[in-house]
Amino acid sequence: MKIVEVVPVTGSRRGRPRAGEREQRVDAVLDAALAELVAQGVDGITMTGIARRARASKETLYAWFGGREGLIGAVIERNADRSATAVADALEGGGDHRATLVGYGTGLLTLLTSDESVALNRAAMTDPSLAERLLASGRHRIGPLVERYLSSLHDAGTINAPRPDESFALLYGLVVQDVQIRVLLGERPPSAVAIRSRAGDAVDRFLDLTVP
Amino acid sequence: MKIVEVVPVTGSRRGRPRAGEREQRVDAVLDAALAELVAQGVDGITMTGIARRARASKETLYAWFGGREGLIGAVIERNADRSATAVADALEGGGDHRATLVGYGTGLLTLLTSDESVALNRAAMTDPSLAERLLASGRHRIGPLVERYLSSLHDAGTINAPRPDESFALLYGLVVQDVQIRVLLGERPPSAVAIRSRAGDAVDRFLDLTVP
DNA sequence: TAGTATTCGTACTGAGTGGTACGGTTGTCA
DNA sequence: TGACAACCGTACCACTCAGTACGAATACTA
Repeated sequence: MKIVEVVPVTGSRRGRPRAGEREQRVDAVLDAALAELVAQGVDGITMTGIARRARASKETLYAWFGGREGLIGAVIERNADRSATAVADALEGGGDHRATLVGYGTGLLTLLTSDESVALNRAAMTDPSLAERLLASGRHRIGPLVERYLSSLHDAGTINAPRPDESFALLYGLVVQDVQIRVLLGERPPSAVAIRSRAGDAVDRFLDLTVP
Repeated sequence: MKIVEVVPVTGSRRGRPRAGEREQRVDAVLDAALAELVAQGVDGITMTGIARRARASKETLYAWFGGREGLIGAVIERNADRSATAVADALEGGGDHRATLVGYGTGLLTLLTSDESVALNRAAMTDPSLAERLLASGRHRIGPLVERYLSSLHDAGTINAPRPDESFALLYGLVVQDVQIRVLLGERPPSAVAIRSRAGDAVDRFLDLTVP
């Protein structure tokens, strides 16, 4: 929600940009595209609308991103980057393993039910190449991080996870259940309290099923 | 896949229909719409294309379904009906409870990863009113069936499921994990063998977590 | 058999959108 | 300071598609 009201950091202006201004403007355009996506849905967004919200011209959008698909793809990639670093941070906290896992689960559910993630996943489902980018830059990058952590718990004798990929899938299923798909279909996302409670239950069950 | 090649049962023809012919033709149109949806995706389908495949005229489609949304909605509803009866049948088999649950899980995964279900879910995600119909005619009708079954197992002392809705969600998460969302994003669905094995594992874990 | 209801096939309209073109504006750089 | 690069704003084109219209064809019905 926080991005919807973002206005370009540097006021839009004709003429050659000041040095270093470009990156900020690219980011502002991506913010605008994401905000349009959240507000209108993938069918509702138009290049004109994004340009207007970003106070940029359509021609600039085409010059920077090649077209509609390139622009949405860039939004996906940027958000995947943010998610990946968030997960990496959560796992490298280095505290009690249950707390770490609950923190991860909470973050996962919060992310998956956020307006932005929902909008991007919906968009990706209408376009195979976007979907591939979403999987490649998201799940396929974040999964291994978690698997590595589970593997370290296994090596330390904390849990029994001889196949980290399967254990990751198990944890994911216990945490997410059918929440993501329901939110994607329009149900209201669970509250922060409900998410934390659900993550706690899920981790308890996970640890129950993987006692060494 | 079986529906893709379906041709209207009664050859299309101008003029007033024969008695009782209408229902078959409506079904043929719904088959055509679903086939187009599977083949082209929700963005690719057009009323013209559906009419051509069904050998019907656009005007007939508008007369019968009111428009694009009504037509897709009708497809969703028909498929939900079929799914609901399939689930009901699986649960009323009346054998060993583990086998019944594995049968349900297998059917669920097979359904959720089928071309038709994937196409309909993708379509629903682009349109709130379609999504609502999908949830109402699908999940919200099928969930209670399973919950009732779990409740009967609880009453019989077979499992410990004081809150059937939570137990249903748990079973769902264990069975489906992230398979549905990945298939929705374009990954290849698991094989029948993999599905059965996954359902077996999931039910074992479920029973493990719900010992009385 | 005449009349009517239902459907096909084709053509048409109107709206919306992706993408392109271009003149005007404003920083940057030599 | 003058040439140039990057960008805005607007207009424009080509295209697609939902929805409508209408005549022709065919089968029920009286």
